[in-house]
Amino acid sequence: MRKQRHEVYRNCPVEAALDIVGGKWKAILLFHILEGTKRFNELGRLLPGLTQRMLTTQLREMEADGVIARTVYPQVPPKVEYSITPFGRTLEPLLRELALWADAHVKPRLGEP
Amino acid sequence: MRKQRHEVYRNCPVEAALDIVGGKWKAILLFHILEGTKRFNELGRLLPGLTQRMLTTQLREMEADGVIARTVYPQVPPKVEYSITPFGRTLEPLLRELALWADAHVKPRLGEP
DNA sequence: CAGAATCCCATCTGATACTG
DNA sequence: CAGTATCAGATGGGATTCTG
Repeated sequence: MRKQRHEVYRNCPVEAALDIVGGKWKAILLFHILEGTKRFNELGRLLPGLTQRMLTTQLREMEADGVIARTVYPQVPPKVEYSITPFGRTLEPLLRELALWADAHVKPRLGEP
Repeated sequence: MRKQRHEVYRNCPVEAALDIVGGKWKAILLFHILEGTKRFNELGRLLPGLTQRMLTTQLREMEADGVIARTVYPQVPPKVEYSITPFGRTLEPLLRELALWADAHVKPRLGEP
């Protein structure tokens, strides 16, 4: 689903949107970050089953897409915070629609992790 | 992104939603089918660059997900029509939100194919 | 017309181990 | 704490050829 950053735009805009939200963990990560700034391991704890490697790459891609911001506090031990950007905020209606649909039509099995 | 039909539900519902809409061509195919029943090659003509193989697999998956219906007319030459199901219709608000966001925020490059 | 069958490679993801 | 590095397996998507 992810391509070289500009192949994305060569196709239709809808595809670019899915590219931003469609990653394996991106939507769920965004839900959490939309609620408030989160630290790296905090996100990790929220998503059991998500490896550090995946967490890193998904966050990095979203940062590159400009939907989240990464703030490093130069201290020991290190502290890094991830927050939503104004651009990321524009995804809120879409994400809400996504959650609405999911809750209404997929629910049968489990609640949100 | 696609897994064994029940691994999907083991995770969160949002993931299942993305699984239905997130395929490379699914969203765009759904937009077209939502507008009205379409034949196989008709869809193919609407999406230049989409191979028959991809068209087939994406349609089959969406059929399995219950969002579209496949109707075969037993005649020569064959005629197969794809239409939206009531369940598929429930995706309309989400798809609309998707298109809205995409048009508003990705537009810079190209119009919809 | 509407596909099925193969082949094949580029990613994506996951598991594991190591580090400033 | 917040990553990086490496490796291996699974998946996705495309090209091509064949057919009822």
